[in-house]
Amino acid sequence: MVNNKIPQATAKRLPLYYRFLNNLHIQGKDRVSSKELSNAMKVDSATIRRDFSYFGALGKKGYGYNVDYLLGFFRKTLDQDENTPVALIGVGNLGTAFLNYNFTKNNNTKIEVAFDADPSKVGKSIGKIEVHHVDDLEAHIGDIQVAILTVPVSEAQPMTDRLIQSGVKGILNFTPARITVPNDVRVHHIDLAVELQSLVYFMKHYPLDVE
Amino acid sequence: MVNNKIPQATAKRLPLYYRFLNNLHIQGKDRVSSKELSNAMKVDSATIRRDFSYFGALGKKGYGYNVDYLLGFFRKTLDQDENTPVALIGVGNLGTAFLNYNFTKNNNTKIEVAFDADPSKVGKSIGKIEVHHVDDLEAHIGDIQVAILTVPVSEAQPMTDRLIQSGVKGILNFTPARITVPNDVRVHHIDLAVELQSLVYFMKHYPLDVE
DNA sequence: AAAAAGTCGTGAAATAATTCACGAACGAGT
DNA sequence: ACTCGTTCGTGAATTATTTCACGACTTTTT
Ligand SMILES: NC(=O)c1ccc[n+]([C@@H]2O[C@H](COP(=O)([O-])OP(=O)(O)OC[C@H]3O[C@@H](n4cnc5c(N)ncnc54)[C@H](O)[C@@H]3O)[C@@H](O)[C@H]2O)c1
Ligand SMILES: NC(=O)c1ccc[n+]([C@@H]2O[C@H](COP(=O)([O-])OP(=O)(O)OC[C@H]3O[C@@H](n4cnc5c(N)ncnc54)[C@H](O)[C@@H]3O)[C@@H](O)[C@H]2O)c1
Repeated sequence: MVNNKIPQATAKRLPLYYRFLNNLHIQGKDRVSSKELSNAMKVDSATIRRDFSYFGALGKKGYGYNVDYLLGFFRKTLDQDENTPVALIGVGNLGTAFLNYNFTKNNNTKIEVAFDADPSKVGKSIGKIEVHHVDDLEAHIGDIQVAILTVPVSEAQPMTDRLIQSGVKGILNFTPARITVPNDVRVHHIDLAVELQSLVYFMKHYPLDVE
Repeated sequence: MVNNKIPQATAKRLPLYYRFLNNLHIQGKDRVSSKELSNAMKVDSATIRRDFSYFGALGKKGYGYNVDYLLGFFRKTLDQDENTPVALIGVGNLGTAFLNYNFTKNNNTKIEVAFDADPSKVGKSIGKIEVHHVDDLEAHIGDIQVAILTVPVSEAQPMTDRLIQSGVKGILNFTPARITVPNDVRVHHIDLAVELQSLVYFMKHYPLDVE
């Protein structure tokens, strides 16, 4: 279960590899080289080979990788067979978009339940997911361990504390707040305003640069 | 203009620093230490000092940093005085959320124009931004250089090519497609499905880990 | 006025990640 | 069966980033 041999940079690329291999599989391709993968995913081919090599020798020299074998391997590694339920907190602009989309393509994660504080949203269903009042969080969250946080920034820390109280161990945080959590809880921040500004900064200050 | 002395990792944190300093300024705080910044932004204090030091000696030993001075400095560095117009392509779930939000808080970026291929969306205004038909892209995009791409994955590459034809130099790409661009165009991928899966992977395989 | 406490800026060390480059192995063609 | 071209896996080099740790200087306290 503990797998600290895999560099974090590699771990972040695994879902990308998985999705791309799945697409190749659907297209009926049975063989692929690190060079082809590199062109398609914009990751250096040596990096791809190095990443794969942490899991052992998955390819054949002079041939490349067998798509089905590799896909099966990553399916197990990423636990794609067991589903991971997710809770969404804050059914506003972003939350609604996520509910409608719901990450179901090539994916083992699914939003199972949503919460909002606004009575006019409670009781509705969006993308087949029912919206509960956030006061009933504890009653409906069950043992879900993953939460997507799309509440106003002022609610971010209080809601985080409550989620952790309910047993949540991972939060995908879209608010600009840098939330504080115990160190057995993992938070990934996706700060869209920062991403946009940072793109602009790079455009102005790193002309002709490579990605 | 060219500023290749600044490490990329540092550059990515600059907008975060700017926003946080702006909040301190609004709160009327006039002094801050790297330690306080570290607690609030969850970035190691030595990293913060190192980041700042690329721009010169901005602080005072034994005192910390003057909030207004630092803020003014970052405002210039991040060109916060000049506005950067942005085009949004694809007014679906995500695109609508972005239009409603529109990045206007503490921010010099603003979506000025939106495009969609669906006639039922064209002509409407969302968050005060008018939606044009994508066929009229060239007529309405003007000299906007930054685009947010929220179209279906199959449209990602064709739309990218067309945007570049129109002079776009930076794309914030929310589609799962790894788009191909000339090397004077910068692309930042935000792959939400990958982010969610990667969070789950880290939760399962790196227990008790630090962020 | 002197001592104590605080904090920056940074050289150097440590850690992390990427990239080069090549030997070994394999497949395909003749 | 042999040769040629391909592609992996990886040691070593390189590059990037973070972190330690301390001297220098400022502010605060007594
Ligand atoms: N929409 C964007 O494009 C965008 C971009 C960058 C950052 N963000 C950030 O993402 C977050 C959500 O943005 P949004 O545009 O969806 O906001 P929004 O205001 O549209 O949605 C927030 C929702 O949370 C609900 N809510 C409020 N308090 C709550 C609570 N205690 N518990 C549960 N629900 C609660 C509100 O009723 C509302 O439905 C914000 O923090 C925002 O800063 C959004
Ligand atoms: N919504 C999410 O939560 C989510 C999560 C992960 C990834 N994504 C990705 O983001 C992208 C957008 O997602 P969405 O949920 O907003 O999709 P969507 O289908 O709701 O929106 C896509 C919009 O693009 C428009 N469109 C189609 N072709 C176009 C063209 N050529 N030019 C301009 N507009 C065009 C459609 O009319 C539609 O309004 C997709 O690629 C999706 O895979 C979305």
